[in-house]
Amino acid sequence: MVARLLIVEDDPALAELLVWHFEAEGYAVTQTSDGEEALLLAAEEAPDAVILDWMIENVPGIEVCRRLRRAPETANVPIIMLTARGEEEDRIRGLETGADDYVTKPFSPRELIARLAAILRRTRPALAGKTLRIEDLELDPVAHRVRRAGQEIPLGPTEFRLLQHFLERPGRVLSRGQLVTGVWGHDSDIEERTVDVQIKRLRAALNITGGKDLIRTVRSAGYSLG
Amino acid sequence: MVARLLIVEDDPALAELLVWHFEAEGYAVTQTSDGEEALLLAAEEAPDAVILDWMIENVPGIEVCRRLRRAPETANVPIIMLTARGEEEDRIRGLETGADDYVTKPFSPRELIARLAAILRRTRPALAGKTLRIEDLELDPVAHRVRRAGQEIPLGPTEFRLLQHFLERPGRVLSRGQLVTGVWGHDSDIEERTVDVQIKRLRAALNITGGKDLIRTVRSAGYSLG
DNA sequence: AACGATTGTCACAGAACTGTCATGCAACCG
DNA sequence: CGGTTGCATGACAGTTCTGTGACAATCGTT
Repeated sequence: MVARLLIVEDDPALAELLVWHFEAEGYAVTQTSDGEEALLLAAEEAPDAVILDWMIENVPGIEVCRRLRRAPETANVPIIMLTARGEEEDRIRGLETGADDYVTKPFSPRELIARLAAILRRTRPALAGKTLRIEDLELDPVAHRVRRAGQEIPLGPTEFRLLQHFLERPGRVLSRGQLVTGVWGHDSDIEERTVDVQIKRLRAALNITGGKDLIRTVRSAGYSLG
Repeated sequence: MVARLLIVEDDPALAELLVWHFEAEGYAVTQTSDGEEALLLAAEEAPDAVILDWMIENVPGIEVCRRLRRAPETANVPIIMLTARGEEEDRIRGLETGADDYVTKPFSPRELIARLAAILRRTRPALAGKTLRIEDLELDPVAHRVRRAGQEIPLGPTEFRLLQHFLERPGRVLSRGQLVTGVWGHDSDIEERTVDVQIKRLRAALNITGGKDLIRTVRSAGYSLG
């Protein structure tokens, strides 16, 4: 699941710079320089966040912000406003109009990215990079949910911990001993063969949708995911 | 509904200024100049937000931020960091450590207030009197009413607080311990099993209309809404 | 003080989960 | 190819965890 971003920026050079940076961060970016078009795009595409310059064509940024907040389908989208004007009154007005953050030019793209990430952590925890993925499998540690190809997969507590352990170490072969200490705990007196059984159960659960086996058995060494 | 604020600020003059301004805005303010004490206060009082100076006694602000994020009791509290250092690297580091905003001195108190309000709009919509919704369920924090599919549902005080707590954290799995501190208060000596019983009562109340169960049990972890 | 509503705790039943074992198959080795 | 080692699987009994009804204590009102 990729976060979609709408950038509303008038200045071609800055727009290009922003698009480049955010795409490099893995965002799916749409860009426009026009306020009216921004409203249409926001309603159609339902982006996960909007970067909005104060000075743009047709409609002032603050008015776009206000209208986004008023329309039910966009009322909750996070908005970061950009401006060349450093006036305190403007910043406060922007924030009070419903912007989530207000960044003054010149700014560092990395800081803007960090600020967006901070906001997405709140509004879309699943998009903030906490979700663990491999191929069509995703695990959300906050919601305690696992999906394969979009379909929810119910897992028991041990299966869940085991899968999370693997997803945090993708591609790496883990011995049964490592898995016992990592998943069951240092002080557990579990038979190493028990790992086999949990692996089997996890495999069965992950394959109810019919996909290929994601867990690789490495003979006389252990198991790995992917 | 009054928002509680923890201000962690070393400089007496600035601390006094901030306390004055935020109390004038209607916040219930606690203030300390010490990092260790800040962590204790945050755990005990469960404030709705923390204003955290980078340079404070005993523990650097960034370390306080990190520890707040790590402890389950305070992992979710919004944090605004303050600093005299305008370095881009610091700002990015602060935001990536888990701060929600990062304000450089000198700043205007009004802007800080506006930034805090912007964050609280996201994290505690109920404080602003905004109706909380999920699917066909809505909770009006002002009128203290809950409806499901338009029909009013009578709830006891504890059930109401529990539901509001869930609605402010949709989808998130909350452990019984987190629920006890969040709903009953840090100083309550409630059995964790009691949570089960209130969950059952809340479920029964929400399902009188016959809809599906909105509360999900996550075995060995806790409960979540949606 | 009396009353009903609300709440915390407990005991118990049922459900879900887990570790272990026996067995059979597959991979490896000379 | 026969022997050996390692892994997968199904069964199962024990354990852990959750849902529920009952009940007494507490709270808030009248």
